[in-house]
Order: sequence, then structure tokens, then C-alpha cells
Amino acid sequence: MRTTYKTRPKQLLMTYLRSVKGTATVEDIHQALPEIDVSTIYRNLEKMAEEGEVLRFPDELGKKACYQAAMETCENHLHLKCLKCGRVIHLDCDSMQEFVDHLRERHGFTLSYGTTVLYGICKDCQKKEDENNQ
Amino acid sequence: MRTTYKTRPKQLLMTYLRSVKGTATVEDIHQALPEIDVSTIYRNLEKMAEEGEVLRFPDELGKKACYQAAMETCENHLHLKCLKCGRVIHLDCDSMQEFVDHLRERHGFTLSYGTTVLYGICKDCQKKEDENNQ
DNA sequence: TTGATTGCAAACAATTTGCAATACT
DNA sequence: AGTATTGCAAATTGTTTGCAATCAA
Repeated sequence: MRTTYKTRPKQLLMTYLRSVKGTATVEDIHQALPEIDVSTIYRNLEKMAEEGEVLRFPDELGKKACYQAAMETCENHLHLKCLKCGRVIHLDCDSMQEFVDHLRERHGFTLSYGTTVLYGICKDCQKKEDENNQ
Repeated sequence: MRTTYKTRPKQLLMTYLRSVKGTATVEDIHQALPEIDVSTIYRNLEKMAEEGEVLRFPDELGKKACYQAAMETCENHLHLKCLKCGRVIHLDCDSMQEFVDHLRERHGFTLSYGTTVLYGICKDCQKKEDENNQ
């Protein structure tokens, strides 16, 4: 019989996470809620992530975790990063939606969310490269 | 005038990375090449990643980095992770290829590589859920 | 009251940095 | 010779854990 207590730290944590637009690192959270110990933050986030209340992502460099409150309408973020110029292209919803539909139709998989960066060469850099090779 | 020396550690590193099918962690590399100090491995990998010679990914948990020699044909990894059962579905190449083509046609973006996990509900869990709601 | 949860401090793991010694050209 | 690069050791950063004190039910 595993009971769960509704404690102050937990409530503050969720309130804070829900108030944040995007993702927050443990450091962000601890700065916003200095009265809560980092170990408590880590412990709760892990549990909440297991239960699907919050989502966990690796940060851009894979060095720390980012958390985000799981919303009803969790946006799918998809970015295309050019290996040459570093430009980040935000993939529009239609392109994403098509892919989401494809996943459902062909794989029976209902996408809830995803954050990722795809690396490649963008249009402009490709053009430049082509011109140089001419 | 920034010159670059072709040193033994660098060569061993690249040879090793190219011999590995997928990605390798710094630990993997250091175990394979114990004569090279980890700091040297880190320093070189960072430089190589900047120059595009190797690719850097966060590992599954976002706790450490994985590196991979940048190949001509760099496989795109795409996994679908079910939020319910945790099952990981490996997305087949065709689905991926379609998406890659779409990116090129519609966005002029040439995808080099990408590693990501998309979270959602898999077919089986959906079925179970539907049955329960009936 | 009883077990879940917290804060603190110490442990761990991954990565980075300073610096003197060494290797490359 | 002169600079880039290395190995080593120490420092940093992100995360986890043990444990006694505290809190929620």
C-alpha cells in the first residue's frame, strides 16, 4: 500500500513548472524556489516523470536534464539545425502534422510529444556550396 | 596562423570511431584506447564535433554524450517510446526516408542525421485503453 | 502513530581546466 | 625552435544517496 503525500515542495514544484512556458532545468527551479533542496527537486521530478506528470528531455548538449509540465496540448517541437551556419529552422505544424498522421496510420502510434534537433544542411548553405562547386 | 598537428591520439581516436558501428561514449573509447587520457579524448571530440568530423548526441538519459564518426551515409535513428508501457519502437527506414524526402522537397533541408525519442501511446496500449473505455 | 518525504551532507559520475612535459612540423 | 597537444591531477558541474528529523494522513 503505497500512499502519496501532498507536500508543500511538491505543490510549489508543479505550480512553478506549469507557470513556465517551455522547459526548466533543475537549476532554474532551484533558483525560483530556493527553499526547496535540489535533492528534493530531483527526487520529485523523477517520480513525476515516471508518472507522466512532467516530461524529461536532455538539454541541447546532453549535459543536463530539462523538465516540462505535461500539458493537455503538448506542442511538438521539431527543429532543423544547419550543420554549416547553425541556423535553426522551426518546422511548421503542417509538416509535423503530416508526420504525426503518418505515425498513426502506418504504426498505430499516437504521438504525444517530442523534442528533437535534426542536423543537416539548410537551403542557403546548400546553394552556396553548389555555387562554389560550379 | 592556427596550425593543427596530426598526433597519435587523434589518429587512434578517429580510427576507433570509424570502426564502431553506432555511437561510442567517452568511456567506451577510453576502454578501447586506455593509453589516451580522458581529457585528451574530450578535448579532441569537442574539436572534431565542431568541425563536423564526429557527431555528438546525448545518450538515452541525457546524462552523457555519445559520439559517432560522421559517415557519408549516416543513419537516422528515430525511436517511438510508449508513455504507457515504455516500449521503444524503432522506426523503419522507409518511414524515415519519406520524412527526409519531405524535408528536402518542402524545406530545402538536407537531413544529415538525427537522434530523438518521440513519446506517445503505442498500438497495444491504445487498444487496451479503448477496451477499458468500452 | 506510522510511513512518506524532506534537508543536509557526503558520494558519485561526467566533464573541464591549469600547467608542466612532450610531440609535431 | 616554437607552438600545438598531451597527461596528470585537481576543480567543476550535474545528479544521487544515506540518514536523522519532520510532516501528512
